Amino acid sequence: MEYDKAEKAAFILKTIAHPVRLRILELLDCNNRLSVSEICERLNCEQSLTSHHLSNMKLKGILSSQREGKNIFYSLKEKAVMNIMSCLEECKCNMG
Amino acid sequence: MEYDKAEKAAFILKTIAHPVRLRILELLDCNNRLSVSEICERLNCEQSLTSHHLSNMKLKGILSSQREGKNIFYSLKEKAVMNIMSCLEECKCNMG
DNA sequence: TTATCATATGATCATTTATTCATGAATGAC
DNA sequence: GTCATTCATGAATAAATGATCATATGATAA
Repeated sequence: MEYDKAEKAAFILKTIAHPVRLRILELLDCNNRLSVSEICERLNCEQSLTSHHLSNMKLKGILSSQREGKNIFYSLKEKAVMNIMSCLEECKCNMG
Repeated sequence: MEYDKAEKAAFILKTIAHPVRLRILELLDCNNRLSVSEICERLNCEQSLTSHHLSNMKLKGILSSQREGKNIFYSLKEKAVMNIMSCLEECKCNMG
């Protein structure tokens, strides 16, 4: 594997490698789209922190958002990341 | 998903989310076992840095090592992480 | 217009991670 | 024993990331 390729792969992994972000991804995978406040409530996560995570993932191309009145709805743009999440099930038990 | 579960998943992702570490994993997946200096050469990566990455992944349960004379051979302990790497192929193209 | 709700943004600080460097420890050759 | 090789380790530093806070923006309602 060339370094460039490895960098891109690492970039994707780093983008999702955070408990809050993983939970956001799972929520959006199940719910198609959710407003920021809905996500905050469900994760019991502060508005500002949630927003930072959301815009981070949007910036990196995983999420998309669309305004509707006062709300902004986020949804999963790059659905392929969910494959990674299902792979995690397997190794989780054998580590740490 | 509960926070604990998300934390474990994120832990695994963070452990491998680095270009050098991903390349080490791929090497060990193909080669069964390699000495530190072999890994250094193939990746063109400094001994100390390589060693830090190796012991990091060993500590976290992904790799195992065994001494043989002057050499220490590392190998992939948690093979399930390779599933994650193959998932990356898919989403890489659609991002960034 | 003013107030309010929903969300974004930027600054700051704390923590974590990555890299480099110098050195230490184990092994084997001589 | 000394020396060279192979690898690990710890300190120091730099850079990236995470969390919190205060404030700004944008939309709607009153």
